Amino acid sequence: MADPHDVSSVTLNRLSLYLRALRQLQLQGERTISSLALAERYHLSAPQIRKDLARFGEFGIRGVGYDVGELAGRLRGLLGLDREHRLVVVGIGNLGSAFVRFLEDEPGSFRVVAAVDNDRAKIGRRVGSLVIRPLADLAAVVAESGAEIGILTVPARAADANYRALLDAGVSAVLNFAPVALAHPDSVPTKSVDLRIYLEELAFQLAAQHLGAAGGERRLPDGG
Amino acid sequence: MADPHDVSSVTLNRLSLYLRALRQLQLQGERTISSLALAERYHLSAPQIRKDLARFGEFGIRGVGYDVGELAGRLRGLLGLDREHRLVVVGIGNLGSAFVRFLEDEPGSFRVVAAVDNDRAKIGRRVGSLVIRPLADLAAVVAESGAEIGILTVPARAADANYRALLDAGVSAVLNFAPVALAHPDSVPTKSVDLRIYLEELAFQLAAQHLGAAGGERRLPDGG
DNA sequence: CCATGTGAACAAATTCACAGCA
DNA sequence: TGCTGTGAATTTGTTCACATGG
Repeated sequence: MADPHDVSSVTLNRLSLYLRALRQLQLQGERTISSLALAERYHLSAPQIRKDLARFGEFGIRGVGYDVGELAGRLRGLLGLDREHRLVVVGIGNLGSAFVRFLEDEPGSFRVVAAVDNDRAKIGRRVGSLVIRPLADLAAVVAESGAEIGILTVPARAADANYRALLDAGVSAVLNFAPVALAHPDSVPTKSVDLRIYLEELAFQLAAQHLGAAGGERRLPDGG
Repeated sequence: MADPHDVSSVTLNRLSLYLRALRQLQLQGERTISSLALAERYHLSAPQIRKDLARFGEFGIRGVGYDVGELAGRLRGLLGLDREHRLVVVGIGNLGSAFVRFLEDEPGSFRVVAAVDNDRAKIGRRVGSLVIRPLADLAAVVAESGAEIGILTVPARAADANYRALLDAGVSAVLNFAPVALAHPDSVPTKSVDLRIYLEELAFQLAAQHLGAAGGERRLPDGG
């Protein structure tokens, strides 16, 4: 076991995958599972599961496997999912409103507590159970609601300014869906996701496939 | 330069990032850019840009840099974005309808040509400019519309069956947003994206930060 | 026995440093 | 001179094989 700091993004994403799998196993009433069985059911790698888990402690029972409930609990704790995280969504367009409703349907450890937009037509309307507030009030909204994580779902041209507004308002982390490269301070974890890129990845693979692909293999695991 | 097959997912994603950056530079009227300038403006690594690009040909001019327009064109070609890709969206819930409208607003090389759902209440209604068709008609819908890529935005419990339905209907690639691990044939590129995982990554970093983080550093680049 | 946990071998990706060309 | 393109060095990540312990 190593110290739990500096975990790479890929490892972290695998831990989320393991947790997702374990929750399904729990629903199915499974009590224990071996790394091999877990790997087979969810198309993962057994040695990698063991390596990943062993990094954070000895969670398994030799000769048996892992206790499903206990391991799920450990992973929840590790990932910081054992408490509620409050989110503020900035930009209530297509993606922003989808995100609000999505998380209201299945909150898990994440709860959207505020929604803001700078469009006069939207302010005061509802998205899910929330009333949309003016972007100009962001700092007050964050302070009142106790929002900790900002979700940035605004057009590219507005992203930089709104990102800074989120930082100024005092959020501790940001998930950005705008297609821009944000310069972020070390103190505020910021993850950028560009949905278009996933489509482009598939487009490349279709192109490579079409171009014969004689000899060279395209090996791109589906990523979870 | 190596053959253009078997490119890793991360490399591919960086190419998309470069293309996105180049398009912005084009709009700003820039004619050429060096790897160093590109890296500085978009928080990337200059040697990595050169490595990535050199893998596919000699696109640059020594002593000068890269021609913005030409390089953008090359990358578009490489990624298979020089032709239109037709999409069918399966599951018109929050995320599905957001996706349809998002791509109608900014189509790029991707055009949504069909939307299906199995909810009687939704069938016949519109999402963007499309009329929602019954899931049962998927094969016919794909055949009529010429859809090439399936977008899976259904609840987890329906994902496996609907994924198979997409394969049976003859799509060539699938982008899956349902939180399940799909078993996919080598012949059909399939990319799974779980938005919740990004939130969990941030939750972990907040937890690690809170736990002192004395000594160990959390280094997780924001990923684009 | 059986499956975990792990050091050692291997593979992949990134960074470096500089040769080579405009 | 300045920046690309690239082999070599380094770092990071994955797989293997087996010693360890329930």
